[in-house]
Amino acid sequence: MANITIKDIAKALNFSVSTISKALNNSYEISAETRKIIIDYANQHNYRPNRLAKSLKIGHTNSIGVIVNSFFSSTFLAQVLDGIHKASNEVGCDIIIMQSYENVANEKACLDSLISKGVDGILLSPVSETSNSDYINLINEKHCPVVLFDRLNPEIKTTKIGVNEYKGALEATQHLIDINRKRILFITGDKFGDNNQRIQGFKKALKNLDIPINPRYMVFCSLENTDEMDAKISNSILGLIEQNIAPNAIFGATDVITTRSLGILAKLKIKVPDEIAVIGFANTDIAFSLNPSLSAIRQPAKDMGYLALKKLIELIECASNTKRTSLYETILLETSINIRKSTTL
Amino acid sequence: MANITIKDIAKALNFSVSTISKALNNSYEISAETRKIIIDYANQHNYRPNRLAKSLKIGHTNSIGVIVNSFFSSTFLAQVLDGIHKASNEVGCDIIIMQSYENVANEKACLDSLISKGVDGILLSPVSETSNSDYINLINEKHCPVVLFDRLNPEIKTTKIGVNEYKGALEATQHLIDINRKRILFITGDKFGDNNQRIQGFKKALKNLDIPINPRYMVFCSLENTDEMDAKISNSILGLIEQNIAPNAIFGATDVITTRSLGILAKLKIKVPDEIAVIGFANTDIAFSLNPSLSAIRQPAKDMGYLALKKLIELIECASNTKRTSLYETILLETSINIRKSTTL
DNA sequence: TTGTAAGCGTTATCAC
DNA sequence: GTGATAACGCTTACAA
Repeated sequence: MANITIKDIAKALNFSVSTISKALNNSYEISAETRKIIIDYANQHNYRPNRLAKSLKIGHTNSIGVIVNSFFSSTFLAQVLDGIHKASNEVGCDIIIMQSYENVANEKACLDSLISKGVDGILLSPVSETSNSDYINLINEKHCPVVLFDRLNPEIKTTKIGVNEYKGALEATQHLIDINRKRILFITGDKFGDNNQRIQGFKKALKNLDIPINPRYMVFCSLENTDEMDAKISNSILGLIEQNIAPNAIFGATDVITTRSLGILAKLKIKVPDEIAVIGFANTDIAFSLNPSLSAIRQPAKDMGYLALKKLIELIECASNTKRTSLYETILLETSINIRKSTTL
Repeated sequence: MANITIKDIAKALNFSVSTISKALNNSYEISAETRKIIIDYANQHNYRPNRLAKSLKIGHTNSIGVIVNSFFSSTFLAQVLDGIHKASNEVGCDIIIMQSYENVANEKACLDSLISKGVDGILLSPVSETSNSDYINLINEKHCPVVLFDRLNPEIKTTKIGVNEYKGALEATQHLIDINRKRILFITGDKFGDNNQRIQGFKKALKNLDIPINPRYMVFCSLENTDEMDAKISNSILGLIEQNIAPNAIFGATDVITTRSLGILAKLKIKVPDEIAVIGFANTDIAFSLNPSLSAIRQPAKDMGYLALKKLIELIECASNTKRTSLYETILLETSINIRKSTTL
């Protein structure tokens, strides 16, 4: 079960432990000849340095921790992780992914676990926009840099990489108005705060044109349970139709909401886009495969992950704490809008 | 930057290091009184045990490594990872996920990296069905248990958890024949071997009813590049139509193939299922949202991940190597078939 | 009930 | 150019 160690090599080759260590680390102190002997032996016997021991000694692990809600929940997060992974390959560090499952206590446990493992830095998409703020600030100051991504807790003083959701939502809504669809059903999650930027962007677009905001056109549905979500969406639409104020467009605030809305409309035999146009935030490649193909606001998920890790590395490499705080910045990446058939009249 | 250590607590509280250690581990040797003092102090000062040091000492890490192709590629893998995660929560171990990106050298690097980190066991979905076989056998014998999932390399002697793809494909094909669709276009990846169980199952269903296997109805397309994939699928269909041997059904061998086929048919204005029925392997929840909703063979992805980890833990906990080999088993989980509108006439 | 000391596999300082 | 040795933070006999 045991791996071969430096000590084993030393014994076998009749060198001292320190000679082996230096040779394996290509130290200039060791002659080319003995270095070769040692390295050959190591390769032949599948020597793999024990990183626990190494990290314990040198004081860092060359690994960074990533905490997300749950990466099984959406292709969006998968793309963010892809970007993180790409950056980690470039800088040559490992990543350890943990999931908070939208739970504040879990989030704290993840943080502790990562610190116990000695990560050099942490990439965090917080559970909520105010969770564990003090604790995270403490960690960032005393232990290792923490960089926030996607969800940007304003109480945390550090570098944050997010998306300009406000502008994305505004543009999408504007697009619907442009094609003369003004009775827009806005569907979002029931746990988003009211200052959510997607809601704000939506409202702003209406306000710009003095279109009144009708609360009956705002629906807040469960994000965890798709059955509940479907029921809520379906009932909202049917209810409005009954009252003779049927919407002629739907704006979905998330990936799942948007794609499922399309499925529900098909089931209800409501024609898209003829009767109801559909647009929404969606990072899935499947937007293309849907029928009709789905117009969508795409978030630069991969870029976000990539940038977040790069910025974290900068903070890690910046030795002095005082200088570090001057590096803190908040970056909002721009979304892009893809017009497809679901909003093409 | 530094965490508080046992030594710090010892100094502050005027106890010895070992007393602190024992108290923190709830040893019966320590009086309730001093234990309380120590634990309170530790909590107040956010003491977090250094797991590097602990693991180095005790010889195991309570963590297991997982190597997959690339979990961004499909919801299938995300579901497998979800199952692994669920099981890891139950047994109380951490998981470290690595990606081989379908590359044999990468796979070896992942294995080495995991062993360097001292994982207690490895869960592996091999790059190909013959990659690194000797090396993996060596690791499994000398270092830590390796359990295979999804892709089952026959050359590796260990526990393997897979899916009965053969039966799944057979049933799906049978279903198409049952609805009287016998000109079935089988679309699969160009890198699957010929003894791939999905192909075999498909062929067997035809054979059972003496339906000849027409090679023009077998298309092998790129899985990496969706543009190439789309072109290949599109051209195949159009070519057959031109020759007046248009298929009246499509069987897609993967998630992506199946959903994209639906998109392509919509684009070509070919009616589904009226002109061409569609079924395929697909683990995406979006099957429901598609229009028409997609009939699919679903693999028990989450169960597979869950079971794989549980079996790995069994192997880890089985101390003696000789007894361990007697635990090796190969489990093939059954698929389920969901008939939806894309094959409902 | 508490303390001493050795050792896990490295690296790094210093001596030879 | 090579070798002793201490130290990283922890656990664990064994001693007191």
